[in-house]
Amino acid sequence: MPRDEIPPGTLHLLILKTLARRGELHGYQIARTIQQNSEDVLQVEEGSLYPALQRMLLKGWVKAHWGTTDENRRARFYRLTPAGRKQLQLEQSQFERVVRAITRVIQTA
Amino acid sequence: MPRDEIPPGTLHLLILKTLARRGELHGYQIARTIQQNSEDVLQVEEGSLYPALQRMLLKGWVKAHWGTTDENRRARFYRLTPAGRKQLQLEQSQFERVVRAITRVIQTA
DNA sequence: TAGTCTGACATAGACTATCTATGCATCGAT
DNA sequence: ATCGATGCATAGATAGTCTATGTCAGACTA
Repeated sequence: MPRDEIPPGTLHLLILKTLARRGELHGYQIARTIQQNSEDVLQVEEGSLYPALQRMLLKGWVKAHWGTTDENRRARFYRLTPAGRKQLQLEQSQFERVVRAITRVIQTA
Repeated sequence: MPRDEIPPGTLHLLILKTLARRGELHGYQIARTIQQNSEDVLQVEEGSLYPALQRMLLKGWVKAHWGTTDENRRARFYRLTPAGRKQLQLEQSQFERVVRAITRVIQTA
């Protein structure tokens, strides 16, 4: 029951932000980058990552093209669209707003 | 899509914390207290609240008894059990841990 | 050259927990 | 007499995560 990590709704935000900072990345890189930046607290499962990327493609927040990695492997590279940037700002401010609200409830003595 | 408020998984925490501070409350009071303490950012829908309280009863985190309110209305009053207190600590530290992690990802320049 | 590990993508199904909508009932005030 | 606020409750829709599984290819090792 203790919904282990990555609260539903925040994965998009994490991906958007990672792409915004790093430019163009493929799926596997995105997952590992998030994991590293969170100091191994957040583990992005592949079964969550790829569906999320599909959703984001459909929404037009990211674009993708096939290419090859440094190690000569085939991979799909993603980058933000302008709509994705807008969405990032929206989701980030929503996240902060909600976290502040929850924190108020928790800390109100 | 923009999952409006109250991220899945945090409602229990909000309820537990509210009961821990206020002692004994009925459902409606819990909802309004959370809403007020969050400065109207978090809106606890009744369709979320009552199922959540049911779950918490089953888990043994709260106990309930029927009574009457100040305004002479029938209502069900809830209070924390010791197990509920433990759960509160657990969920609160998990929440803080995850939020810190997400914040790291978001803020990593 | 066979076998294993890791990188990389993808989907199906289970599960959890929220929201919407609806219903019922009572009290107090207009 | 009606209406708004109080108060509880459930059914169904929805969304998004996780688990499990499968595929394929390059790289390293025995």
